[in-house]
Amino acid sequence: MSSSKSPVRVRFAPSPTGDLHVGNIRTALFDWAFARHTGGTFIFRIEDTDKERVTDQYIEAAAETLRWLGLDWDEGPGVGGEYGPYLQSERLDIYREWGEKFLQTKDAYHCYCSNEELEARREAAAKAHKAPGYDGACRELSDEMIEKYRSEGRKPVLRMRMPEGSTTFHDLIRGEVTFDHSFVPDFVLMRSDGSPLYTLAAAVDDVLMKITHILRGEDLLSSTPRQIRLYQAMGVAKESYPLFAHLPFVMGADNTKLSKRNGEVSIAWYRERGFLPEALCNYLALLGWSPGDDRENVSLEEIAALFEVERVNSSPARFDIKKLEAINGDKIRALTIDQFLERSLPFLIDGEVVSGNQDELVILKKALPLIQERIVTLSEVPQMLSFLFVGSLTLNEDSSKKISDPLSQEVLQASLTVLTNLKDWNLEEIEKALRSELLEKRELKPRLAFSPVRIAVTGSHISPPLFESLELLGKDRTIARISALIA
RNA sequence: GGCCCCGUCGUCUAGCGGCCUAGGACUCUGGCUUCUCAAGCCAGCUACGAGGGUUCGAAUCCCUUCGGGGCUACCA
Repeated sequence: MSSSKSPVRVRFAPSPTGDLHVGNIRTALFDWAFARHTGGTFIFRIEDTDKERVTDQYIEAAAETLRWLGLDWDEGPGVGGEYGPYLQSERLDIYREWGEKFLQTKDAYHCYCSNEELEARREAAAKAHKAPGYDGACRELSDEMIEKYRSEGRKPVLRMRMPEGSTTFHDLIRGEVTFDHSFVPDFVLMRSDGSPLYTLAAAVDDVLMKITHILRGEDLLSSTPRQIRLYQAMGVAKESYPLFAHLPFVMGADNTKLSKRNGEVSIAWYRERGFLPEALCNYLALLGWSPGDDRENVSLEEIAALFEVERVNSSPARFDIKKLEAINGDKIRALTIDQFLERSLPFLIDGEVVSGNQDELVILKKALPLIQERIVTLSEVPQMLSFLFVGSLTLNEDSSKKISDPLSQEVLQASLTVLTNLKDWNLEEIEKALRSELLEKRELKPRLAFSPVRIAVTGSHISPPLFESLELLGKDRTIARISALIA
């Protein structure tokens, strides 16, 4: 079916009216994976025809997010390409020319109806239970009428003429879909100020950029007949129309569109929170698609190798941060220590735990393995390791209380003595000393015995393994911290 | 309201007429392990929205119904 001889060209064309969100990225990922899987070209295009809402800042942020995720594009902002420019705001003349052409061929016409008039008629149609949408009032305007409207100072929009009949297309994910044109009213191509609307710009660009496959959100499903109408008016042969695949939605936990209310949407937020790009990609790939064979842990490369649009689900998926966290933990554990260090460092520096000097790096390389399997996101690294980099600790009320009882005090005193007398400060000696003193000699339960020491030295009852922590902290600081807490 | 899309464990999914007394993962519960927290291991809970067909046989095909979602802009 999709045996087009021409090489595959797919585009990711967001309208960056804010930071790229989870849904955008899932689409981008599938676009990218499809292009890479088929050996095709991945095009990044910016749909910024709505100048009010799209800013340069968001455009650059979108590019940065894609780069961070590893979704590299072959054509688009920053890399160029022979079908550019790739910012629609720089292609306005092209759309205007096509608009002119459609006007001449009578595929489109000027419409002078005002917003108020349109709204009134829409309401009336709704009341009469008739199909809503444009009623075609300006389809066949006489010269006098045009003259009259002009003299009233009306500025026309350019409206596409939808012929009678219906449009049927084969969606790669949903199969055959048909829309009767009686429910697809004549639609606006250009605003009265001459700027293009999405429908015009997207269709024109897809044709001009030789796009072969359009993978996009299912919210655009019902605009497909309009797009096809444009191809037709542009003189594209039917067998050369791009193929469509409408991706299912990514929704929030409450089954409504994902938004701030029911989960965090911005990719930037996940990045700041210490989620790994490979985890995000892996998780998002599992929303609406499955690698098969009960596989779930896949790299970007594997996604590209395995991805097939035909295997994409048609039903919407709920975004579940718990699963994302589980995957993120897996990905963190799969990191080498050098990678783990590299990824954690920004968080440690941001948290003002370290400044990044050589001495610190040496300690980190030893400390990081202790926490690698204990965290879910990189943002937990600073709090887990800060005790290694501060001079003295200030305990919170809760922790102080936990070590003020007689037994804890006794444990601290005994530990202090035995540790002070230690000749060699290494893991083996520390462990041996504490175990024999607290567990054997005093017959304490490990939990009771080590907890006070842990709190005294790391500041928290949750910490990396105790003996390793003491070794890394060093004898002086360990002893200072314990004695400081003996009443 | 109209048009369109969708409907398997709580969630993501496997399943494309017999391999399904429905598999995997996350979550949750219990256990093992254990210096805390994790990780790891084992076990358990829970699903084909409903009703009709077709068929020797249906989660898989058809119809109806119910439920959810999208579109219905000079947004995308």
